[in-house]
Amino acid sequence: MRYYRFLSESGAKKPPQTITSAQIAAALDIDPTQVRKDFSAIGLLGIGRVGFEVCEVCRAIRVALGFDQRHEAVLIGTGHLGAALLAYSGFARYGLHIVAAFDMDQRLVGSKVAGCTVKSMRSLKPFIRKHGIRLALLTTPVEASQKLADRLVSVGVKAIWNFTPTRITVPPEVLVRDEHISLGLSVIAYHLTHEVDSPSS
Amino acid sequence: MRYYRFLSESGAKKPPQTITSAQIAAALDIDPTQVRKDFSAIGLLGIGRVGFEVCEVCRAIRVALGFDQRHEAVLIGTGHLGAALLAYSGFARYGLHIVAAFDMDQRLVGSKVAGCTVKSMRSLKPFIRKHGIRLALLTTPVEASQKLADRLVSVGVKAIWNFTPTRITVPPEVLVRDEHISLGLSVIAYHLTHEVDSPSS
DNA sequence: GATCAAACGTGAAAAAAATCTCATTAGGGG
DNA sequence: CCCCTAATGAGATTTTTTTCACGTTTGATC
Ligand SMILES: NC(=O)c1ccc[n+]([C@@H]2O[C@H](COP(=O)([O-])OP(=O)(O)OC[C@H]3O[C@@H](n4cnc5c(N)ncnc54)[C@H](O)[C@@H]3O)[C@@H](O)[C@H]2O)c1
Ligand SMILES: NC(=O)c1ccc[n+]([C@@H]2O[C@H](COP(=O)([O-])OP(=O)(O)OC[C@H]3O[C@@H](n4cnc5c(N)ncnc54)[C@H](O)[C@@H]3O)[C@@H](O)[C@H]2O)c1
Repeated sequence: MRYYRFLSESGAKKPPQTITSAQIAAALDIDPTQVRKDFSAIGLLGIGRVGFEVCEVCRAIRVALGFDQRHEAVLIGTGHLGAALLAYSGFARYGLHIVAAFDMDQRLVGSKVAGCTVKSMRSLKPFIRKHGIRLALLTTPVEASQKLADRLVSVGVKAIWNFTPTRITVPPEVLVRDEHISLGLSVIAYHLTHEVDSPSS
Repeated sequence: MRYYRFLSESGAKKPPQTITSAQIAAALDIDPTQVRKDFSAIGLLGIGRVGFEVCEVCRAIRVALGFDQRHEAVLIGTGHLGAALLAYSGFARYGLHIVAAFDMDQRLVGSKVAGCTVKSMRSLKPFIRKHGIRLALLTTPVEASQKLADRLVSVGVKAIWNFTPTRITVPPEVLVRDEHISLGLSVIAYHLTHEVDSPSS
């Protein structure tokens, strides 16, 4: 949820230690009731007149979403996007740790990308087995996605974070999260083309 | 919309030229009625017994979403993520063309990233003015986001594609599209932590 | 050409989500 | 110590989204 980001960064600045649902709602421009509903859904109760305790809420969200646990992941396809993700340090705050990177390209194997040595695809299976990896990030060309997904699933991966613009099919117990950049692009393209028509509202 | 991606790639393989709403619905696992509703919303009418003409639908979506027009954009922050985006060739299919890249780092200025020469931040304003740029991609550190956004807006940018994990505030006529990677991460973390609890359903 | 079935469009119904209202509770001020 | 304001939690209400159901159209079949 977006609550977590807002609270953890606003809490870091000045510690009022307590925040009201109306404040959160105003900052994220949503309805205050919505905030309270969501919070109570994960068993959070505010206290009248003061609101919610920031730390408490953060912790509850961390627990509810699983950010408090360590999730180890592998990255397949150490290309441009893969390198960017490897270099990104913001994942740790959500409990995600990319512990290995793999690539088919033999020229890349052995090289260091963002402090992570790229491994050969041959070592993928034993690595996942050995470390009990349950999450994989897919940043390969689209052609390879489905094949790699099948391979990952067969080795026991339980979730795939798919940055490839293709829909991949997996058994129902495996989660695929598609990071579709084109969806955002749609919104932008629409705005840019129709912006002149309706400047107001 | 996700329709476009599916149709354009499925249409490329084998040209049945015509597709039924049920087929689309099955592939994207949504309700067939939803497909028809969405299509009719952009003035698309299928014909009984045959369904929809693939090319026709693609074209209508392109027009409706503005993919048929050329959108020129600048990229601010030629770091890891910025380089990946510059290298990505998939934007052209949606009408997006990144025509220039900017960075504060003087060591980067002048160098070529993915065939695009990195420009100095000083030249940002004149460039946008001169070329009438209306879209900017933000891939800078979070600290700089708001300031850059203000600057971009003041020069006439109408939409900002924000890859930064911060909420930025802009005048209402300007569109900000946040590409929040952490949202996807939430879903994954949740699945991984609760997967063992409910293996079925 | 008459019939049949597949797929469409549309309006109603159901479900889900967002919003509003209000009684309740807890601090702050007199 | 009592009242008053501010903020909560929960139920009611409204709005939006999704789904269902049915009449109509259109190509295929006989
Ligand atoms: N770069 C972006 O900004 C961006 C944006 C959106 C989507 N994407 C998608 O992300 C994917 C990767 O993009 P990229 O720019 O990093 O491409 P890239 O070509 O830079 O990287 C792809 C990497 O995958 C490796 N690879 C190819 N086949 C493989 C296989 N079978 N097994 C293992 N590794 C393999 C290649 O050696 C290469 O290193 C693409 O599908 C692209 O559509 C990228
Ligand atoms: N790398 C990822 O996969 C990833 C994922 C999600 C979000 N993000 C976000 O994207 C942003 C960039 O990530 P990155 O990995 O590319 O970082 P990076 O440090 O590699 O790149 C940032 C670039 O911005 C430039 N820059 C800094 N301040 C600037 C300014 N005021 N004006 C112009 N340029 C400036 C820097 O010189 C640098 O080249 C960060 O906010 C990060 O949180 C990155």
